Amino acid sequence: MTDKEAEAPGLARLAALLADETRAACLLALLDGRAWTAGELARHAGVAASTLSEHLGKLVTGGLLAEERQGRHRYVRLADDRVAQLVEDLAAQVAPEAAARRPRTLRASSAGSAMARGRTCYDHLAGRLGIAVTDALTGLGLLRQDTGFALTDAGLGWFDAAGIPLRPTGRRPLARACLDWTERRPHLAGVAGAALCRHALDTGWCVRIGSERAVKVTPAGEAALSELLRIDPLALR
Amino acid sequence: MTDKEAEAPGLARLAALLADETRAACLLALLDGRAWTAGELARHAGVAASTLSEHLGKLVTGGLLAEERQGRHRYVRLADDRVAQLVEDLAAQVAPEAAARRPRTLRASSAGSAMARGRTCYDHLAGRLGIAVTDALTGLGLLRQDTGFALTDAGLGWFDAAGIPLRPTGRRPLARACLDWTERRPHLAGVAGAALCRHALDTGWCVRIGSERAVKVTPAGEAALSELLRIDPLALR
DNA sequence: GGGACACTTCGGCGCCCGCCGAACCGTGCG
DNA sequence: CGCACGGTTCGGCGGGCGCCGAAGTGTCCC
Repeated sequence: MTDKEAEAPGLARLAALLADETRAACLLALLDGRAWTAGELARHAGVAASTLSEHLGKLVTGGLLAEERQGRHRYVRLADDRVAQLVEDLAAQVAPEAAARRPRTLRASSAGSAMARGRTCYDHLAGRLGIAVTDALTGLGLLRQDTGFALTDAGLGWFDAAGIPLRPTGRRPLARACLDWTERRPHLAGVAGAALCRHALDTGWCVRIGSERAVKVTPAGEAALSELLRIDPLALR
Repeated sequence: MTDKEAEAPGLARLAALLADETRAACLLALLDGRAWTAGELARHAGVAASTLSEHLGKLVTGGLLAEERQGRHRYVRLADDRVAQLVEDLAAQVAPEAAARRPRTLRASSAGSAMARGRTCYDHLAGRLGIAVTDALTGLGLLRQDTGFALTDAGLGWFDAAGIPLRPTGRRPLARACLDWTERRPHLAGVAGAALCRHALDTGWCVRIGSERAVKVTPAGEAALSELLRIDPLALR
């Protein structure tokens, strides 16, 4: 009771940080897991540099962003994966109504469909690619979704055999479900999701398209995913 | 990209609903999973009835609350478990700073410590009781946390043997980790967490203290938890 | 029917906050 | 050295929103 009372102001203050459209646009952009400069974000959000500077100040002091100053640039990124998860969760909560509002005819727009095919979500794979990988892991008995969301012992072996080390960190879970907000289905996040995504980018299974979050599977990636996870290459196109 | 752009206003609007201290207090109060009347919430939050009426209107049209009108009363409750999860997540995110701000000497205050011992979190057990149950399930190999968060086959058998049916619903996960914001550790939520909590209250393993979220383990509950999960009764006091 | 009660609507007040442009500061480059 | 450029600070403007009290609506109970 006393605890609960004390939580309300904090919760409101945290939510207030997210309750501005400009700041929300920044956080969503930063979901790509990379560091952006203040100027890039200002152009992205369509506001004056001075305005965005104030927003960044609030987000940083609020603990949502971490900053790194290099020369005359100010780079910001999401403070940690907890913040990323929070933004993802909120975005997923909003998705149903957003999807209903979205005109059907635009579903095939090129930029949108590239994002729908495959993208990164902070530091793991999302979109149809992310779903396909998650489904494949589940189908092969490497990941269990029927009783929660966790790798199996066979799953641990698969990561080991594939040469993808899973280093457990402080309290980030090894496997976690992240609700994809175009596919409306859970996909693999957590330490394993991040390691798999990093491996996929490092070994050239997929490459980033431009400077956006969208990713494309390479021929080498199709072969690897087909061999290791029995994923039909056609399902990714 | 186009999707992301469209998400920002929605995310901001959702966050704005949570960004008011009065509304936050209401949502936290409603985490007990029960329906409150408008008047109760107004007194709880310390604002005029007219003010709270407007807040309820926003929360209902925003989809966070469901309402039920009975006679001259307006009952509201959280719309669904997704909303409850969202509020829990936000509260957990805020907890670290709130805990740091909290004076040490008050830790043993009676109301607070009753809440810390055991409480319900929307529809599952939390507090030290929730942690103890989760730890016991894990220690007995019924719940796996090392590779994610999921029941094991033995765990499914345990629920069955204990006479606690697990009815899988639409897309709510069977087991989910909910981060406790007094204990700072994950405890069992999801379908299994809710079923266990309901069973505990139905069979008298624990009872609610007053009209708050705090719960107390009964002697019968101590015996049952000791027998079924090898929980030391002393750990719950 | 009348009165108490729960809730809602409305008008008005005051505050907060996001926005911009202009001035300012520091870095990097020619 | 000096200019260009990224970022910050400040003043001022405008809109939005939470709050209240008073008046209104509907329900229950005597």
